Amino acid sequence: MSNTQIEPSVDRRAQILDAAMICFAKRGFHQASMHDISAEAGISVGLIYRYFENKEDVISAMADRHKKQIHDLLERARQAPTLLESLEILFTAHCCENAPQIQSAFVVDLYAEASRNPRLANLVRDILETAMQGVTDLIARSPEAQHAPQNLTPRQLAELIFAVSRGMLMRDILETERDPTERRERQLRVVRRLWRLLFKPETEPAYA
Amino acid sequence: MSNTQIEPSVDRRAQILDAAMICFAKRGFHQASMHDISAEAGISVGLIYRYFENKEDVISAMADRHKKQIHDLLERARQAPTLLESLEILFTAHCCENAPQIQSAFVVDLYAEASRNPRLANLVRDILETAMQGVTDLIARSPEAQHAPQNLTPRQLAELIFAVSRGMLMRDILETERDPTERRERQLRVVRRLWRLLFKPETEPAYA
Amino acid sequence: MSNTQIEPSVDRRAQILDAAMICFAKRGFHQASMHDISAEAGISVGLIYRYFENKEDVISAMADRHKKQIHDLLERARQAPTLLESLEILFTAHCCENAPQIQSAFVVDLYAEASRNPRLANLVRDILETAMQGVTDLIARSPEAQHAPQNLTPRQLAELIFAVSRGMLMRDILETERDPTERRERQLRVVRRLWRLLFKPETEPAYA
Amino acid sequence: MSNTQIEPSVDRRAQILDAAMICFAKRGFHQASMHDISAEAGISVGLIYRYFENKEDVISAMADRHKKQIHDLLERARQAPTLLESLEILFTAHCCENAPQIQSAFVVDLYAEASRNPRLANLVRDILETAMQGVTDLIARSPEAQHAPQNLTPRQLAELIFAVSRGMLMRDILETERDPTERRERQLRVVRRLWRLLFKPETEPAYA
DNA sequence: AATGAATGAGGCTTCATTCAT
DNA sequence: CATGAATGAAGCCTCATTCAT
Repeated sequence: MSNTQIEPSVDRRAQILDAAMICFAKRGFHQASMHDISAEAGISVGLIYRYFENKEDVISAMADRHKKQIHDLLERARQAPTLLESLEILFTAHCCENAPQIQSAFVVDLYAEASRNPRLANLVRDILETAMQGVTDLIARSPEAQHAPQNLTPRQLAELIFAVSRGMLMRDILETERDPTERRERQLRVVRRLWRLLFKPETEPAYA
Repeated sequence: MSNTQIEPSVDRRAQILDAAMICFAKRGFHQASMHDISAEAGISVGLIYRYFENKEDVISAMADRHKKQIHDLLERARQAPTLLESLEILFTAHCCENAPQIQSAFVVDLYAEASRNPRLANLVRDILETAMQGVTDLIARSPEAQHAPQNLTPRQLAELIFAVSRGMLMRDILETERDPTERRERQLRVVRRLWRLLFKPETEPAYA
Repeated sequence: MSNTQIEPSVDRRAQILDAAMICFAKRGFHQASMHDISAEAGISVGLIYRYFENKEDVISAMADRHKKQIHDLLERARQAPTLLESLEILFTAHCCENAPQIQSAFVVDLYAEASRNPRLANLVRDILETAMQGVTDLIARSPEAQHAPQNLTPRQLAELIFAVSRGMLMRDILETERDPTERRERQLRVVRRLWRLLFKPETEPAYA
Repeated sequence: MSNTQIEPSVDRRAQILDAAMICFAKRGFHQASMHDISAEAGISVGLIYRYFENKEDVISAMADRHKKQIHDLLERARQAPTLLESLEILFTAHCCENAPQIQSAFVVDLYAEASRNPRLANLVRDILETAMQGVTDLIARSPEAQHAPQNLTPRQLAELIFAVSRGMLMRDILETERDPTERRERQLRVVRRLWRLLFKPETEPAYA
């Protein structure tokens, strides 16, 4: 009757989601079989169904977990002293925690799937909207962004920043051979310059 | 037996690819069945196998065709008088031809699939590299880009531009409800400002 | 383009239904697997799904076919010169055509399934109602039934007759060991007396 | 540890059988899962296996209990002053105890299952034989049945009576919508007339 | 005695692919 | 060239049963 009776299931869910993440990233949502997932998790197929209603539910749950991770990340980003540091926190996150381009493949698959599954589309839209609003607020509150170039609004700046980030994430998928860290580093060099361009127009010249 | 039959296979292939594009966009590569495609094309299932070895071959062929379309587009872009006009041509292309976000779903699926299928990854990488090099050249040759902000190289500028474009394409997927034309217009307003920021640093102030 | 292109599928359907009847009678609707049916029919599992949407559809189709058989039977019964002969035709039918108690098990299963599947219940109710109305009419038109005992209406007489018939059908299920023909004969001796009792009250005495 | 625990298994068994009866009637033997039964009984799945070897054993036990109930019923029927009253007791029994057509569905399922499960067939045959013999004896001893019409023997009369009863029970299954009590009443009106016809041939005319 | 997590075989169904016509 | 009937492997999911706690 203590909450240790509830926790195991939480762990099981997490364990299954971890396995599913690996399988989905490796083969895609629909190519990964429930058997693949169970094998990856080291459990039987049937057990998955004690914790998830069906395959779609696993996908949704993973999107849900993704949402929470994004939420936490946003919280951490909010506590950075400057806007640029916040952005740095936000956009270096996914290269560290899990495998590097596993996340990329997963996210792209998530969007692909969302284009056909309205329920999932809502979830992803919700995640994105939360994150976007968070960054929009960060920008609006930041002194660096008071004189944004081209009269871009905080929201537009956020859209731009997210678009670049998503776009680079898609790019990752094609760069399987190179060293992921180095690749990320190169990407960061570019986006950092964009951020500076957007938020510190005066510091642009040669000594960048 | 007339010479109009010399290359019916070209038309058939195109017809099948058109149908496949619709099906793939609607349901995804693996969710779309060969029967779906044959029905959409108004032919029998078996006939598809006269023109394509198997399902994967259809996907590859579609990527191939995509490559040619991109190639043509690049050619057209190259003939624009200014860099900004070239970019405009490049990034307004996909909203016209077919349905608006059909293309988006297809491209995202293409990347998702590429993350597991090395052959496809090569193809997509090849497409991207060609387009990217084309734009890099455009930038390098363009007088507007001689004093790029933040010391960004032409290649880096191209990467940035493509990333934004891909990122917005992913965004499209989530915006199923709104008017596609209006959505595109809003996106264009933002990217145009970015381009101006990148290539006309002097024209940034309030009177933009 | 001739109707020979339609017929094969009719045959296939019949072939599958024949196999299904055997399997269902042997193991019951839910215990008979689609594989059992395909094996009995000598075809592959997948082929069943070209002719039936799913398992339930096979059951419905069988009920449908049963309905048609009953219909034909009723037609034949209508042409008999006397009421008693009509009844004889009606209630000796199922022991002849196919295997003897296969039919019994199937019908009992059909009712059992109907108790949970409203769609099927409607179908069976429809079959029963048609048959019942047919017999009610036969009785109403028959001179023998003008002075029915106990003031039983034609409809009530029909209900009674059908009830006995169904009840004996259930009984069949338990009598697997004995000779089916002999069993039927014994049943017939009893029901014939009932019929005479109902329709020829005067002829009851010792010389029956 | 008190002596009230000496036979908790009897109660448990009854509790499980009650739950099983509800589930079996609602979904059928094979469609009702052990989990359904445990949920209906408010216990865990595993516990069922403490009291029954397996699912088939539950079915057998239920048939066994059914047998005892029939036995008791027969005892009560035997004590009625007249044959017709005995019959009335026998054939109004199942409409009272539990839900009305729950019993019907269960019995029909029982026969359906018996057609494939010889052990169960024996059990059901045994039940039926006991009841049938009981009624045969009642008839043989009854003064009303000394001059049975059509020279029907007591055994044949019993068969007829049971057949009608079983047949009406099957009919019940299709009549889910109407008021059960009213339906039973209508059925009784018909069978009562049959009984009178069989046992009081003289009282048949208009003043019935 | 009681629980319910865990197993894994097996059922229904789909679908890429083949091939006789 | 074209059809679509046919195959059978494979996927999702359920469920009777077991067993550690």
